[in-house]
Amino acid sequence: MAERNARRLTAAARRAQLIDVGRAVFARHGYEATSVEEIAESAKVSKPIVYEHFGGKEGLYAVVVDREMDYVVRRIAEAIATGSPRERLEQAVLAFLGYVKDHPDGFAVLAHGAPATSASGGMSSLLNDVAERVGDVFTSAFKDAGYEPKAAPIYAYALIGMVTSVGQWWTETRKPSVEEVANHIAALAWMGLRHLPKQPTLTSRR
Amino acid sequence: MAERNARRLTAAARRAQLIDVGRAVFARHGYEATSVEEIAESAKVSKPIVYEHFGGKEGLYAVVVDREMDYVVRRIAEAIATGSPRERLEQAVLAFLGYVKDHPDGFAVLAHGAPATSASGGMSSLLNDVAERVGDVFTSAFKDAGYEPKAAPIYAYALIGMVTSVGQWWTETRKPSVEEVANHIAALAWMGLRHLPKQPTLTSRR
DNA sequence: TGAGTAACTTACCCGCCCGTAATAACATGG
DNA sequence: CCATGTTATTACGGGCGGGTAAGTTACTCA
Repeated sequence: MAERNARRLTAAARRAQLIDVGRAVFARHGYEATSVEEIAESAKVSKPIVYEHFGGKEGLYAVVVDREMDYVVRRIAEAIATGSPRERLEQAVLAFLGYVKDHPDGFAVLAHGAPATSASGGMSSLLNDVAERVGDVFTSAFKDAGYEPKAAPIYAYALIGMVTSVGQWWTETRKPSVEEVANHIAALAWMGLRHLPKQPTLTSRR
Repeated sequence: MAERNARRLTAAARRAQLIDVGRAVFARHGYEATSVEEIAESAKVSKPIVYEHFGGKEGLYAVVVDREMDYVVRRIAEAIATGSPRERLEQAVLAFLGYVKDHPDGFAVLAHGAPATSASGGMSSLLNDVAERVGDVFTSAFKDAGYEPKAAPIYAYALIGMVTSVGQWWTETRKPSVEEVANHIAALAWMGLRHLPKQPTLTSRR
């Protein structure tokens, strides 16, 4: 086992590299418009390697999506673990926008949606899975507060839609810092347009 | 000019039919995964006709998108023509959700986004164009109200994201009426989670 | 009725892209 | 230095889908 030549990686290393490269390419062109050749070429490798590791385009895509979903859900779950409802909201928004900033490719993949999986419409964006989990949180919170639990999904999807849409816009401009953007979104969601502060700030420590 | 046989339409009629059919197919599979053959077959016509009328897949898609954009923007513009800020917000949400209900295929096309036009990322969803127009409205309103106009796009994208995301969810469940959903969204956007009413209603007449 | 035109079809080319079979380069242990 | 397993490549089959050329059917009007 001499010094590792640039070419010829171990199976695990190559696999990891392909996931990274695949995520980047999928992020640029979307699932359909991405060819396995482009991924292979982008990884300085020939096609069959991709097939050996993932069985095909769909396999690689599934792994990329799965990992990204796991990551973003964990990141948000940590953010809303403690604090008052308002603080949790703020931290959730901040966590999501932080994810958008730190992992733009992953966010693009999740936001662009799936390979139109066979039967029926099915929702486009993968973030709906996230939305459903958020919906569960809202449902129980609504019950405790005496609200109609049937309306919980509406608010869950509304919140997810807010951060997703703004996140996509932010990846293009990158102008105000994510913290500043998070301030505005959290203010909108918590106070509403009616009581919008001129200079919103988070209430949470940190 | 006898009674029109089912086959053999006039150029204008065929063109109109192809736009309808194309919108439906694009809505189901997205741009990339849609083949011209499928559109032609779905319209009981052979491929070259599509090419004669629109020059190709992209041409038809462009026409479909353009018409849909025009329609939805006009519909929203009418809704926010008059009233207090709050009433305008409520009517805008209601108008958008009404569009989602009445034109699910058009909404799906707009929500799913574009053919990943060549160079650069570019935003996926076509609704960003709508968002920009909304942003203009917000910018001037913000100036008048003494708010930071730089933050206007944030709120514009947040609002668009809300209704888009909820709209997508609604097309799947179709459970609460659009009016009811609009009540909730408008309440969230105007009052915020802080002062959420138990049973939200619109303030507007009608 | 027959020329002329508008609507439409069949048949094809070509390139791309998924997926695979056969094979080669490299490493490592005996 | 050869045996064995692992990593990678070249080369190809097959199919689909965009786009076009040439020919065909129906409809109109003098």
